[in-house]
Amino acid sequence: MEKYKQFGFKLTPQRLAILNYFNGNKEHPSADDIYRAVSKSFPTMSFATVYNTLEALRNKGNVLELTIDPNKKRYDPNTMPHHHLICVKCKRIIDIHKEFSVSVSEDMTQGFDLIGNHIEFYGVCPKCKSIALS
Amino acid sequence: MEKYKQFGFKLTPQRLAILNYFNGNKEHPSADDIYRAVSKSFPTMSFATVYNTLEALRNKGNVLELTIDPNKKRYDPNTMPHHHLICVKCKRIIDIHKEFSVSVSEDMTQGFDLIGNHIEFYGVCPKCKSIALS
DNA sequence: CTCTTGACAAGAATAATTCTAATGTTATAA
DNA sequence: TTATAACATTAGAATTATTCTTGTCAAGAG
Repeated sequence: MEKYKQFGFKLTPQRLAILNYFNGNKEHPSADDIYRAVSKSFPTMSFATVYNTLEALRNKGNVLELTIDPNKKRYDPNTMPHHHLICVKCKRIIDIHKEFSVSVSEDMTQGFDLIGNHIEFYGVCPKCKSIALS
Repeated sequence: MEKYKQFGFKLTPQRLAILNYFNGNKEHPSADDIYRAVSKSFPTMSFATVYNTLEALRNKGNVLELTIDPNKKRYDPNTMPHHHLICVKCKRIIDIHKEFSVSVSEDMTQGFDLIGNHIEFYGVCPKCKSIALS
């Protein structure tokens, strides 16, 4: 049976391992993080598979690509609308689950159709604060 | 006279050209955009100079590095606090000058010290809307 | 004039990501 | 059961943005 037709997504062991790694993950991992984690159980895992899977998941709307980190893309398996708080030192990202009303008047949007928004909060995490002291 | 000591920044012709290109620029250009534009008047311009100048300006707080575009960094010479509206199709970025009150409660910040925030609005620009119709 | 400092240019090096081509897997149709 | 079609996987090459290295240059200080 084409059991994956429901998803349009074949559930291979590699993909399951990636999904499993994502499940409940709040770390906003990079492709490299995912590659390294999943390589433990699948030593032949390749980056192509990681990126292919990420793109498939992204098309299905099951993962978000974050452009928060200047060096690399991060991925967020939590697709509920939420915002992020980023440590400017270690780049750790935590979720902010709260609705903000940030309406913009027509004359500011210059004819754009608005789709959504995302707030990035910047700060220093407890760990980096304590390092700064020493 | 070390006329640049005021800035800690030597005003060379190349840098002036970059600053000139930035002046009043609302396009949020990439390093490549800058390189191409300034190359017209300085054919020997190198990327090293572009990136060095950008880093110097960034350290002086005269330019912001935007991590909005997944493919490359964009630079914003407008350092007044403001937000951005991004066309999800062509990646054009326009400024949103408005203050929003987006306060977050202590229990959401997990011990982070908050520094600031930045809102990204997503939408479709008029040009891309009209292309979509055809 | 000479020395020091910082800037410039060219290209090499790096890092993240995407692409390519060959091979492997699986589910169904014959 | 076997062949086939469709899709996944892999390794590595290619690409792209950025950073680094090295040698050269120019301006100002002494």
